[in-house]
Amino acid sequence: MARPRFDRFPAEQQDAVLDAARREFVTHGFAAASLNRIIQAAGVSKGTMYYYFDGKDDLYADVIRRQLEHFAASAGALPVPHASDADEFWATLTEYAERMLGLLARDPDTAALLRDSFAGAGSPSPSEAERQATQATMPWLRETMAAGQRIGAIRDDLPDDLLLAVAFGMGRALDAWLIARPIDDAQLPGVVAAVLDMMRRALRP
Amino acid sequence: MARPRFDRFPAEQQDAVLDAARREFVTHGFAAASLNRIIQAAGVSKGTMYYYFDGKDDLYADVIRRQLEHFAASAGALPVPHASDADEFWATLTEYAERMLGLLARDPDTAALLRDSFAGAGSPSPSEAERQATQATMPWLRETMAAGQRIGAIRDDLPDDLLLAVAFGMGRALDAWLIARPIDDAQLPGVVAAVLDMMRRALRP
DNA sequence: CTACGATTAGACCATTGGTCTAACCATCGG
DNA sequence: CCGATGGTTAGACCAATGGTCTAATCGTAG
Repeated sequence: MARPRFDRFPAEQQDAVLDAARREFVTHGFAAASLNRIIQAAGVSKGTMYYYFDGKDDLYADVIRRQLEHFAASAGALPVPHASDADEFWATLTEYAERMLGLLARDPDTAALLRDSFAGAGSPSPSEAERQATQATMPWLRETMAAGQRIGAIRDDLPDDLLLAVAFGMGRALDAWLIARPIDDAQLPGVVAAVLDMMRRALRP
Repeated sequence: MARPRFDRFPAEQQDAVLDAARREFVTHGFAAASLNRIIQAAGVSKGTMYYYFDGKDDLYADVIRRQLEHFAASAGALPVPHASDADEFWATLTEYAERMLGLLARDPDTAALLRDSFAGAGSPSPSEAERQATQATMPWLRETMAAGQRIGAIRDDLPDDLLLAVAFGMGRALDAWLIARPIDDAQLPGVVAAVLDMMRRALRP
């Protein structure tokens, strides 16, 4: 994450750096992004860049963090469902998924960044950016699953981690499928509902 | 893939290059692997390397291809299940999955390579290596799914691609979970069976 | 006014994947 | 046996990369 002193960097230049970085990471992904190009586009010297950030990874992690915050804000509150039966529980989750995927479809920058940062998921040593993204989601997921188990919507005969991983894998599959085959708004709910129903079947007690 | 003339390269040096490349890709992954280190370790000049391979990507794709062949050979024949009922169908698939995961656990080099080459799956422009790996598996998966549908073990009310993606996502989740939490041979079948059962529930008509 | 700490610019570094040229060497035609 | 041809090789070279370092600049406190 950016050094604390970055806060004292003139706001205008903060934006210049962060905007340039976001554009570069969005269009090239982390691996192919060029720090030199970012520096040039931001109109900032290399010394300055390294004075405020630890390096490319650090800058990337910061961009991801900000983008996650931005996305979370635009998504609004997604309270852990406190449903009383499985139907209601899964209906809520399906609605959530539809909303998120709709937002991602309408916010390609965020989508590209998040997908890029999740691409290396499962690597032996997750990047700071990936850690950010995971840590922002995991507690919510855990609580939601616990809630589902409490009302008997989700099985509890298997390790939580395994259930979570499987559900997560299905979610990623849905996302990947939607990217590969852009679909119009009318069809989206159907596909989302179908996959969420598969999730429900897989996780049912 | 390696240039055809690579066949005429002295076998000893072929091995030197391929071994060095495999070691490098296994220990660092594609992105962090250094072609210069490979060249040095193989005792071959840069000119020679580029005379036989198109570049880093090409060498990587070739290593992956060879590793896939090696793995396929060690796995033995995995015929598309021609079961008569769903129980038999899924029992066969479960047995396959157990076998493959057991092999991967016992062959860390192959496992590391395949995981690395699949890491960027879903990228806009899949690497040649990923294309290799996908192309080697997809026909089998499609046929297996078709067979499952024929005997009523798998639903056919959704696009094949979507079902395949979801199943694949669950498979990857299983694999990732097993990496993160190394498990002894006694427990493996239980976990595999559990996930395959979840797959079955999700894909049941 | 001085001195000090924060800030900045950009030269510089090793390393990267990739290109290119000059030499080498075996084979073949004469 | 000579010379030319074409496959092969070594490694200098290139632009670009992420990262380091030093010297200068700036603002402010004493």
